[in-house]
Amino acid sequence: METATDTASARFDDYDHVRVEAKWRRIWEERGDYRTPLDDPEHPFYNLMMFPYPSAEGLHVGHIIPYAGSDIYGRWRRLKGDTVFEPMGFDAFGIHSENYAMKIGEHPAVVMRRAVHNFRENQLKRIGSMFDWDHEVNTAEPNYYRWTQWVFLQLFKRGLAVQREGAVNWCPSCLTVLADEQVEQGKCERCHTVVETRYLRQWWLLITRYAQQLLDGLDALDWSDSTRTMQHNWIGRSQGALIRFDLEGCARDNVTVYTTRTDTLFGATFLVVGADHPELEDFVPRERLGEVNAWRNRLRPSDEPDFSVGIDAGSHAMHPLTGERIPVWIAPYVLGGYGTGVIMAVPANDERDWQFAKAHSLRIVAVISGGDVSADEAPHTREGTLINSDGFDGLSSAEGKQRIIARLQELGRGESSVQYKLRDWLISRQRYWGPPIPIIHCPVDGAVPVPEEDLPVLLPELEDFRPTGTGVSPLATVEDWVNVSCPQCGGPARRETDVSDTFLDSAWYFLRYPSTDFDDVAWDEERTATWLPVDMYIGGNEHAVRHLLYSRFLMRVFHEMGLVPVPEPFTRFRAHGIITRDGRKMSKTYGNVVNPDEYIERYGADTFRLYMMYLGPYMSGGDFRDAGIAGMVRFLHRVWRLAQTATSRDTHDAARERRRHRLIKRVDDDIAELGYNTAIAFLMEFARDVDQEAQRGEGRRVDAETLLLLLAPFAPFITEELWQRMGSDGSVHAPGGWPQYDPDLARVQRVTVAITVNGKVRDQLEVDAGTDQDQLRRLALQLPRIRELLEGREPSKVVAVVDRIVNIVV
RNA sequence: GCGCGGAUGGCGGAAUUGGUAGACGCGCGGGACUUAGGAUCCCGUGGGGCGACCCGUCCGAGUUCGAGUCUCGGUCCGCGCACCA
Repeated sequence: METATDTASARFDDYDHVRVEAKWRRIWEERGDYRTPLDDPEHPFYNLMMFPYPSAEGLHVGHIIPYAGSDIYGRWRRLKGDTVFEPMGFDAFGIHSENYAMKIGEHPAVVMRRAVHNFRENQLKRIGSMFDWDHEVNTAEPNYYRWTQWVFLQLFKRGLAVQREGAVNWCPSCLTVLADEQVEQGKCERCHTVVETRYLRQWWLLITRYAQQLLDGLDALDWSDSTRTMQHNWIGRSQGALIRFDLEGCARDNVTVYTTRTDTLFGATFLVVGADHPELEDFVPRERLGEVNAWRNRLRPSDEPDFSVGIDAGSHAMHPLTGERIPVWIAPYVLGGYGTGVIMAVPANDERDWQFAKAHSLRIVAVISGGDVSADEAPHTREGTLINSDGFDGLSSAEGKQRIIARLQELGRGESSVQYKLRDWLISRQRYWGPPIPIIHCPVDGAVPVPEEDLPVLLPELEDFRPTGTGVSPLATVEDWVNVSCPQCGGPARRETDVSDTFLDSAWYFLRYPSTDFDDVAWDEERTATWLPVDMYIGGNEHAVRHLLYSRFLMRVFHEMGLVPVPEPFTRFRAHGIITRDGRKMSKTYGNVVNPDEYIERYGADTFRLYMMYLGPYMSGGDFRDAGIAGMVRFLHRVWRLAQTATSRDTHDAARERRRHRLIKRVDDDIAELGYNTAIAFLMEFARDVDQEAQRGEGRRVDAETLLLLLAPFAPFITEELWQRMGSDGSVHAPGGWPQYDPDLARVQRVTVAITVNGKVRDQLEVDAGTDQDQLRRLALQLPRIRELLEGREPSKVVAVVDRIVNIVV
């Protein structure tokens, strides 16, 4: 008797992934299978995956898994009949690349080109994704950043890009300013150095003007909840009141504070000005200026709040309702940049104010019943009933807020107000490796935009591109680049020497992909109308608030300008899970990076893709291990064998047709929800059955074909090869080739109903699906096993659920 | 501290959203074929008990005919935010 293997090897060669994958890579490229016809597609589908930053190390498994998952979705849409555009590119500018280039002593452009080549040729082209390389973008190439500069100019012309002085985050290690979003717990996200506050003149994009729109727009988006929540929190809308206090003993007459707890106004026993307040000196009596400034200069940057740090400003404020005279303090625990930069401190009801008051022996007055401020306990921060609030005692917090605001309004001393945590986007970077901000500073005309026809402002070749640390970009040293004539008056002028933040590059790249073949516009109107918004965007939640929020902001601006057809760029967004190794994020510093190249070489892209998708739910991520890859090898060997041995022409076997239709439905439903692991489980189950039938000589060709089509998005190479070997028409990936299922056939026909007595399973009953409750009850009570258990007792209740269960209660 | 997830066999994970817990795979055990096999194929596999059965989804209560799924309280883990007044 022959073994299956013998049989197989007698009839066809063994599965050789190297040959199969090389063959189809070549054919697809020659035929241009994945070159997207961008003009006039019938059902365009823009399938986008976040593009990588090309590092020297190459893509690791933590990158590849999300990419494979995105491609599976795209391939499925294509099989369903859409014209799928799946582009890829490189986010090649930025501090990270520059730091690496410095480390190895090469020019960032050289390092970048080498990395991009490696990414594209050795990695991305091997994983079996259907990227359309005719539309690659590279943000560090002049033909791209020219348009990044153009985008900046559009914002500038609308007054949304402004240069202004302000307190900024300065990283003393990276020697540049950082956006708020690049600071984590007071530290630089890149090098973990504690950031300092500096006062510099910088370029900002006024995203805060769109705070409400960006918040409201979230509701209509089909995005992962986690991502939406993060954006919601980051925008951080709060409802409160602005209250004016008159001042005494300093240069200012009055100050406005922002609070969400207007109900606690009567508990305000002092004011606190943020230590980084831009007009701090106006709060200080002249005779105390020296002392306060000395104190302020001694402040050290800190990543943790210290509520005891503060100084008495020496001036006083008048309580707007009681007229009481209360002291003004200065402390770093109050943020100069949020609200008005000054708060009314209510120590009895706020944790921070409480600690500060305790540290400086300031007065504490309880204004919400419940707490005990005389004892040395914690503050009473919850809402409740007002006390010690002349004329408002007994009101609830909610009512108190309204009534107190109303009173303040009558007195012209306050009004309700909305504030956002979101701040303007600081885009200046005092570094080399980025697009120069296209502005010329003229002593006569001020900041003048570079004329659009003069773009790009090329990044000059520079031997020494190291950051200077002086708050000025190294570009400032290139005299013949910096010195230009003013586009308006022709007089001598100087170029802006800061470059823009990498996140500006990536905030519009999805608009460029469909239009890479246009040299005269950033994006072509018609192409954009056809392809935008992006239908499906997949990426990591690490970009939930930066990249995704910036992109939404720019899109809204472009929409207002009539440059794009819709205000939101990404209709559907799904955050993939994070792949860890030994429980930690894959990173060079942990030394736990898994290189996909060797796996692809050893097992092939098909096996690897399948295995990665089978690790766990795509959207939750998981821990990478290769312990089970053998199972996937076996599965594909089985597919290889059955596709070439299942030759029965039968298409009518009722049971097997139902099984086939059910499979199509399950896989189809699962892919739609990115449930790849369960889809693969069904395919395995089906393959096992068909393989066993094939070994008995009963395998059906129609089953094999269905299996190949359903498997095609996951394992594009082997399915294409087998499709050809079976002599089926065209490509297994041909648009529209996805099999249809008949919902009636996909429905299960016979079901097993569990019979339980008092909730414990005692027997089973196989019946036609849809058998009604009465029938189920009757059948269940007749079962010998059940009658025996009942011993003649009358059930007090019999619950029957169609197709599921009968529960007999005694 | 606040917000959002999560906890299921030896392991990764399923479970039609309140209806037979453990699909599928790894591992393990047994068998077939073989000179041999860490190759391939088949069967078995939550724990306990000879058995009818009993116990099992982080812990503790509750709702329900019925709870992995819902409610309340707690423990642990992951992610995000973190002086935002």
